[in-house]
Amino acid sequence: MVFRNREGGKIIRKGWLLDVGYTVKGEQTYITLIVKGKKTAKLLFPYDPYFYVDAPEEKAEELKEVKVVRKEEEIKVKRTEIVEKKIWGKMRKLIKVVCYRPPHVPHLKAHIPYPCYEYSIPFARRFMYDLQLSPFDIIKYERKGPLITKIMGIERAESKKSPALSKMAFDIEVLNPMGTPREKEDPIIMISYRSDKEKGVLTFKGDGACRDEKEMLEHFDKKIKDENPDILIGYNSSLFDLPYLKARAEKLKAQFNLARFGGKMRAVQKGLVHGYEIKGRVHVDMYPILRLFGYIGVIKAENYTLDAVSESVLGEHKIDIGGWERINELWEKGEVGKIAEYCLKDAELTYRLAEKFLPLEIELAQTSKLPLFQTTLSTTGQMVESLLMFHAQRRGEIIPPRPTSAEVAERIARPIKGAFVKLPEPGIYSNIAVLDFRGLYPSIIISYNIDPATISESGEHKAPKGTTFKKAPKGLIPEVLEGLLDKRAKIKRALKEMDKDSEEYKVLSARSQALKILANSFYGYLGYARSRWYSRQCAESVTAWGRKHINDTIQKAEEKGFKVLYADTDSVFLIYEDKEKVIEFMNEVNKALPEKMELELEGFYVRGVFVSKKSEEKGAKKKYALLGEDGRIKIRGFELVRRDWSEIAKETQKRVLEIILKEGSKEKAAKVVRETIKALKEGKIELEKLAIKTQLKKEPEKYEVKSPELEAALKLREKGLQVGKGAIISYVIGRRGTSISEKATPLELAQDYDADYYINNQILPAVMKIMKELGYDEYTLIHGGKQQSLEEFF
DNA sequence: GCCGTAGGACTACCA
DNA sequence: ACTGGTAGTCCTACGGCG
Repeated sequence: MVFRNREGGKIIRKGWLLDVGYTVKGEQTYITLIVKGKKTAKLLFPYDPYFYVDAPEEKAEELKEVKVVRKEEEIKVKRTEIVEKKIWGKMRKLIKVVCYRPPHVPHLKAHIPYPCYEYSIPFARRFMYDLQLSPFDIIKYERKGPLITKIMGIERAESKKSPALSKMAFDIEVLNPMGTPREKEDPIIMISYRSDKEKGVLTFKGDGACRDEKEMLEHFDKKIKDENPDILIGYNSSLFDLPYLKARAEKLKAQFNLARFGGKMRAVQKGLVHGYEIKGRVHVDMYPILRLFGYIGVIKAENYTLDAVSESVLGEHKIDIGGWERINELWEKGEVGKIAEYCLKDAELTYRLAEKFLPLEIELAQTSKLPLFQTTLSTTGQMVESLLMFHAQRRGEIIPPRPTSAEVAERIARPIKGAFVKLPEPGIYSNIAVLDFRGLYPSIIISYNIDPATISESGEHKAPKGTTFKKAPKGLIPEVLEGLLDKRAKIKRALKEMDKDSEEYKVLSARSQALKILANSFYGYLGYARSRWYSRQCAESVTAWGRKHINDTIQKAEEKGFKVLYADTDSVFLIYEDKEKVIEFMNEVNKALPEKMELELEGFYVRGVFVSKKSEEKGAKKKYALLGEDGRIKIRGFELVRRDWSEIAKETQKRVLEIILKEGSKEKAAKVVRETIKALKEGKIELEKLAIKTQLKKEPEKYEVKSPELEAALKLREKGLQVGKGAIISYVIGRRGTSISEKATPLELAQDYDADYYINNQILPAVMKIMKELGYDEYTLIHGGKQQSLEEFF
C-alpha cells in the first residue's frame, strides 16, 4: 500500500484505522485515532459530543442557555441546531444539543424536561457511526502535526487481505507457595514471548539472566517498545498476567508501561466481561474469545483452560511439569530450563491460537463496527446492537434508548413462546430422511419484513399470532440482515473458485463465518431484554411463523404418506422408502415458500434410535442417534455429548450405541455393559475416567442449595486455590461421606471411588434407556439373558 | 426422628 | 448479559408414620 502521495501540492496520507478514543484540550474535544500507515501514529480530530431533544423548534434558544453546576464545574451547552431524524419510521424535527465534553452529555440530558435521544452512546463509537467508519478501514487524510486537518475519504477495508498487524503473545510464571499467587509477596520469575519475528524467555536465574525481577520487568517493557507490536496477546491475561505485572512493577518501582503514545494500562469492564486495556495497542485476551466461540459452537472443548483448548483446536498440549506446585520446587532447585520450556510453550500455544482465531475476530470487528478490543469483550448481542446503531445512523433514524431496569425486569418476567418440538415415539428405525429449513428465523425476518417500525394495522404480512407488518418500506432490521446474508452468499460463491490454502481464502472464509454468526443472532437480539430494539411482537411473530412453517411441513409430509418421526424448530425426520419421493416432496414444499425460505435435505440415514424419557414412557425430545450412509454416527442430547457425565459412562454409552446402530447385536452391547460394571467393581477404572465436570455459574457463596460440584469447589478452596464463578470443577464421587455432595472430591485430591455410585448413577442410567428399546430390563442386562440378535428383533 | 417423594435449584444440551 | 424448549441430577422441605 502507498501511504502518502501528493495531490495539488498537498500531502495525502493513508493508513489502517486501529483504534478510536477521545481526549479533551481546553474547550475542545478531540477524537484520537490510532492509524497505521508507514508508521503508526496517534492523530487528533476535533469533534463535538451531542444528543437530541424532542422539543418544539423555538425552544432551541432556551436550551442553549441550560447550565448545570457539578462539583464546582459549570456545564454549559456549546450550541444548538435543528435537525430532521426518523423516529420509528416517522420524520421529526429535533433539537441537536452540542456539548463541550462527552461526560457533560448525561448531566445536561438530566436537566432538560423533554424527551431526549442518543445520550448514552460512547463518544468514540458515536464518531465512528457518524462518519460511517469501520475498524481497519483505510482513511485518507491531511495533517498538520498530530492534527488531522481534513479527512479526504474512507476506503472500505473489504479487500481480500487482512490488515497488516504485528502481534506478540506472552506469558508469565509466578511463584505460588501458598496456592494462588499473592501480588504482594510472590514474585514473577519468568516472562516468555512469541512474536511474528522471534521468541524468547526473560528470567533472573541461570545463564544470561536479568539481575532481578525489577530488571526483568524493565527488559520486557523495553522488548515491547523495540518490537512495537500492534497486538499483545495473552491467555486470561486480563485477569491474571497484566494486573499481576502492573502490581509487581508498582511494588518494585520498575519502569513499566506497555501502552503507546503516552496511554495507560487499566482494567475495564464491558457488561459482565472483564478486560484490560493497553492504550495505543490492542490487548487481546484469547480466553474470553474462546469462551464466546465455545458458546456459539465455533469450537468445542471440555473446558477453557489453555491446555484443553490447545488440545481441541491445535491437537497439542502444554508441557506437563506435574502441576503448578512444581514451579516453586523447580525454581528452588535451579532447574530454570524446565520452567523456561514450559513458559515459552504457553506463549507459543497462545500465539498459535491467535493465528487461528484472530482473523475471525477481526472480521467480527469489521462486520459489527466495534473496535477490535471492544469486540474481544463483546457478546453477539452487543455486536448486533452496534451494527444496527451504525445502520440506523446511515438511514437517518434515531437510535432507540437502552431499556430501564424496570423495563428489563418486565421483559424477563414474560418470556416469548418459542419453537415447536414434536414428541418422538421411542424405538429403533431404518431409512430416515432429515429435512431442514436453512436459516429459518433470519429468512422469516426478511420474508415478512419483521421490524418494530414496520408493524402496522394495514400491513400485508399477517403473522399467525395476529401482528401485521408492512411490505414497504423495508425495516432497518430486515434490511441489515438481508445485507449480511447477500454478502455471505456472494463470498460463498467466490470461495468455491479459490485455492483453499491461499491467504485470500482464509480471510474470506472467516468473513463468511462472521456474517453467519451475526445473522444468526438477530432473532435472539429482538427478544433480548436489554436490547435497544427489543420487540415482543416481532420476536413472537418470528417464532409463530416458524411453528407454522414446520407444522405445515409435517402435515404435508403426512398427507404424502410419510411417517414423521420427529421435528424440532426447523427440521423434520421422515421415514422413507424411496429417496426420489423425498426430493419430490421437498421441491413441492419449496414451491409454496417465500423466496428467501428454503427446505433443504440434511441427509439420509440408515438407522436411528429414539429413547424414552427416564421417568415416563413417552419419547425423549432432543435426544437421538443416527447412523449415516457413510458410517458416521450423529448423536444429539445423549449423556455422551454432555460434559457433566463421567467419561466411563459416556464411553460405555457410545459403544452400546455404535454396536446397536452398526452391528445390530444387542447381546454384544449387553456384554460391554457387564464388562464395564465388572471393571468398576474391581476398582480397575482410572480416576480421570470417573471425573464429572460441572461449571459453577455463580460465585460459590451465591448458591441456595449445595451440590456435588459446589462441595468439591469448596474442598479446593480449603487447599488455598482460587475457585470462583465460571470455574469448571472436575470431581470424583469417593467412598467417604453420606450424601453425594459429601462424597464429591476434586479430581486433584481424589484417592478412591464409590463403585456403586458409578454403576447405579452413571453407567445404568446412561445405558438402560437404550437397552430398554431392545427388550432388556435392568435385571436381564446385569445378569444375562437369552441370546437374540437385532435381526430377530426387527 | 425416620422415610419417601414432590418440587425446586441447577446445569447442559438442541435448535 | 442473544432466545425458548427440554432432560436429568441432586437437594430439601414436607407429610405420613408412630
